[in-house]
Amino acid sequence: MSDVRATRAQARILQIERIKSTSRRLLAEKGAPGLSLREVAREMGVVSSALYRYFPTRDDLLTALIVDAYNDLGVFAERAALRVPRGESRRQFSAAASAIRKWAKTNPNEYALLYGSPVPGYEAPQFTVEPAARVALVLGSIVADAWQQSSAGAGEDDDGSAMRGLLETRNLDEVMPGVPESVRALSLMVWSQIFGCVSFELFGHYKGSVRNAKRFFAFVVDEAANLVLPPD
Amino acid sequence: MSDVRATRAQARILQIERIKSTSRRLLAEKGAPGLSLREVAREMGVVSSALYRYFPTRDDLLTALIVDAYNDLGVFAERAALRVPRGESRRQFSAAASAIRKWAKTNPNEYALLYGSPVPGYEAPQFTVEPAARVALVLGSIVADAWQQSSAGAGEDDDGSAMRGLLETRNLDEVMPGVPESVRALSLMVWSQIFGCVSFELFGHYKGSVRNAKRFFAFVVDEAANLVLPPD
DNA sequence: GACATTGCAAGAGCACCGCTCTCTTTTGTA
DNA sequence: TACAAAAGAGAGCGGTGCTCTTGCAATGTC
Repeated sequence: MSDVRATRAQARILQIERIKSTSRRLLAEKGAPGLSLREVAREMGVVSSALYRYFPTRDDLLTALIVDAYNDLGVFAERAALRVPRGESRRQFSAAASAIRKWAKTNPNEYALLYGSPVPGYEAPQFTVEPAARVALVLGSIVADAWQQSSAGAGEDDDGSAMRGLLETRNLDEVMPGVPESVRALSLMVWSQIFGCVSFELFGHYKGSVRNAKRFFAFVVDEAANLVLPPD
Repeated sequence: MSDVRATRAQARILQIERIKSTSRRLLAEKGAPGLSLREVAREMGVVSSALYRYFPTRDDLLTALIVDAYNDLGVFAERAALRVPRGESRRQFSAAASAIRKWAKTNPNEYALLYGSPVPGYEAPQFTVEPAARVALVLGSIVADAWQQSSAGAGEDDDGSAMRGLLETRNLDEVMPGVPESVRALSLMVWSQIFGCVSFELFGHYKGSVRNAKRFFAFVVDEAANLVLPPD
């Protein structure tokens, strides 16, 4: 039975995937702090020490889940933006933002894992940075595309003096080329503004002040678009 | 020694205060998830079961810390705003916002406890909402004062139609009387915008894009003020 | 002032956790 | 086929939140 059965490497990948999907299910049910390796093992019908063959520590498992969640959210926003025709940047922007909110409400515990309190002493490994940037890149690209297709933006680089040293230009030059420095700064602001709004809604801070959260979010996104999209 | 010693009720209050201050210290060192009743007890030279006389559960202790932290942040922002003369609403606004950021950077673990992921299944008790609203009230009052002293705002209540049902007018009428509905909505947006910015900085999401966090925050606050303060 | 009541700390114990170690079985390869 | 690597089982360590019982001391009452 050597050709029918999966080879060891394949079995390993498969087992890792099973561990992660079981963890994801329990994460959705009980949240990140309540996720226990022993329960994952129990759920899989395996002894807890067996999991340490695949994830040397609980934090490593959590990191793997974080990376997957970042990518999941990333593709979800990407697809939402791609679904509206190129050129309609305002609708693209709104679609991407709505996708972010929808994903957050569908996966609240994974959202909290990404954008809630980081575990103290937990330093995000380097390989989480790229998937984490994916969502931000969606919004940034929409803004950059809009500015490239617009006629504005060429003559007003004098704001660069007031912005000197404010941002990490090295990275932003790649993502948002040809976009005025002030718009870049506004884009970063708007990025955290959208996630701040989603977090406040999800974490219950709007209770007692916002009645219709969905409409309020649409209002916020509209204001945000006014700040970062070039004038018609 | 009956008159020298504290009475039972006083001793109880004192012990509660000692538990909370020890917890606060450990919280600052190790963060909320790592705060253990047993360690608090150990630190106090007392057996762990003794603490259950004062806090029936770990969550109750955390709730007490949350209430204290909300109040602490609240008075910190209030005092910062009061330190600038009445009438200079823009400087008041900036002072309050800077105080929020400063408090967050000074007490990162308590900030994460307030504005990070809520414990799943943890429903904030009713008596936490008033202290929680305290910081928001500081910002809201500054905006409301500015609009009351300004001449604008009376004629443009036609936006009320587009905003109908968006906000909880009952509460906001008390805090921000005479402020146009659209400005109220913008104020809520700006509120979460400021905290979103602080959270992103504190939780490491700006790494790789924002170089000077303090200046970037000042930029964000300035943009926020443009949105909610009446034109000169 | 004697006494019952109450509040409190101590300590043992339960079920759970992350993690380590040893041992046995299975698997792929030289 | 012999051997090394990989994987699971199981026991165990120190930690956690929380409960229960026990003994003691302060309190309020007759």
